[in-house]
Amino acid sequence: MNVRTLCLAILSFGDATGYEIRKHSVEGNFSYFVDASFGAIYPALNRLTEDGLVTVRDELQAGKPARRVYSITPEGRRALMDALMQEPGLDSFKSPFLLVAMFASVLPREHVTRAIDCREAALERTLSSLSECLGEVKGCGAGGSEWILRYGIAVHQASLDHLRVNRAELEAVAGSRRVEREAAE
Amino acid sequence: MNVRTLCLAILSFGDATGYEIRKHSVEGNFSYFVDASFGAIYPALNRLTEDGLVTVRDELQAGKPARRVYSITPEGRRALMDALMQEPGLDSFKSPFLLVAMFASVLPREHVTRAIDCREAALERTLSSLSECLGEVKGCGAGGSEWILRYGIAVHQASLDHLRVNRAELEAVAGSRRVEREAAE
DNA sequence: ACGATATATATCGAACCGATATATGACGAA
DNA sequence: TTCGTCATATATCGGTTCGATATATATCGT
Repeated sequence: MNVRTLCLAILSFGDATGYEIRKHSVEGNFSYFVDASFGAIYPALNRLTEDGLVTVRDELQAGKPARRVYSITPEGRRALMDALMQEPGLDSFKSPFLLVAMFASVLPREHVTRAIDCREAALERTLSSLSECLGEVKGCGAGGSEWILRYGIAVHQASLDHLRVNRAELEAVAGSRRVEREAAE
Repeated sequence: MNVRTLCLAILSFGDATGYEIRKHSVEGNFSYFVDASFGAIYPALNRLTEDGLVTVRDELQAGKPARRVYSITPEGRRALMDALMQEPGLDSFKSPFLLVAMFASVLPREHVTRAIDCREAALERTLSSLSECLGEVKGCGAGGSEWILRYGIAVHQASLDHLRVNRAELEAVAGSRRVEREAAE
């Protein structure tokens, strides 16, 4: 999934600034399955503008920096549809927490516990945010958006449930190789 | 999570070639929560070698290309521990399938159905692979590895279950805006 | 002979990240 | 009053990573 397609997708719902596009990819309906940095969004928007898939207009606003508002063109809509008609590639998932969990036996127990706590909190925040988006989208005929939000809620809830039920086991593993290592040294 | 840390982590379990490191990140215990391309692994290994965190020896083998086998140094082990002692950052998750699902209403039903089928197949493959890894790891005292494999199985199973139970709804959404669009044109 | 697969190494240009910079304003704490 | 934080905004940089490609050797099937 490239950032050009993501920008087109977000703009297909309505005009937006680069900042707002980034915001959509961090909060809102898209947020749990996409991400893109400013460092990628602005160059992508520039390329899309050069290619005629997007137009941009400047808006001055008192008291704030000027806004550059991007709009998708009909050609941009066609390009988005083309991209969506490709066979979707594989999910990408990377988790620093799980790398830490894998090495729990050689890490201090407090560190592992803290990592688990952070993860629980992060999952709770995500679930809260997805539920909020679902509340706004429900009944608006936005079937696809509603479906992916329910999917996200189900998966993150399962993740949180498993973590809570099984955290004690991970904590029991934590530090279990410490004594051995110290004795060997 | 950067590729240097990932290489150190994989090498901490035993010496490996660049090819094998890539293989570990695509199959095996690590596979569902990490990924790295050859384009990233080889430069990372070179930097790790320059920095003294890893050593490399050449092995000739009849009938095959020569192997460059990398080993982690004691300094490399310390660097790995340091990295693991940092607070883990957020998960990264990107899903082209979910982008397609979000736009299901403007996509042909057959395309959406195919995308769902591919996703089911991919989830089944992942579950099968994780279960296999779990069978090999069980009882070996590799507590952290066992824990993350069980976590991965739980989450991917929940994902597959939800997909199977709710695919009909997504299929019902698919193409639902087609008639409207054609009428408007 | 060619393509696919496996074991291996390596690199390239394009894309992306994370950090940083800049601008304006509001608000709260020292 | 100043500073830090937060929010709305734009933009860019150097380093990292990706995806494609190339190379080498061997085996197998069409």
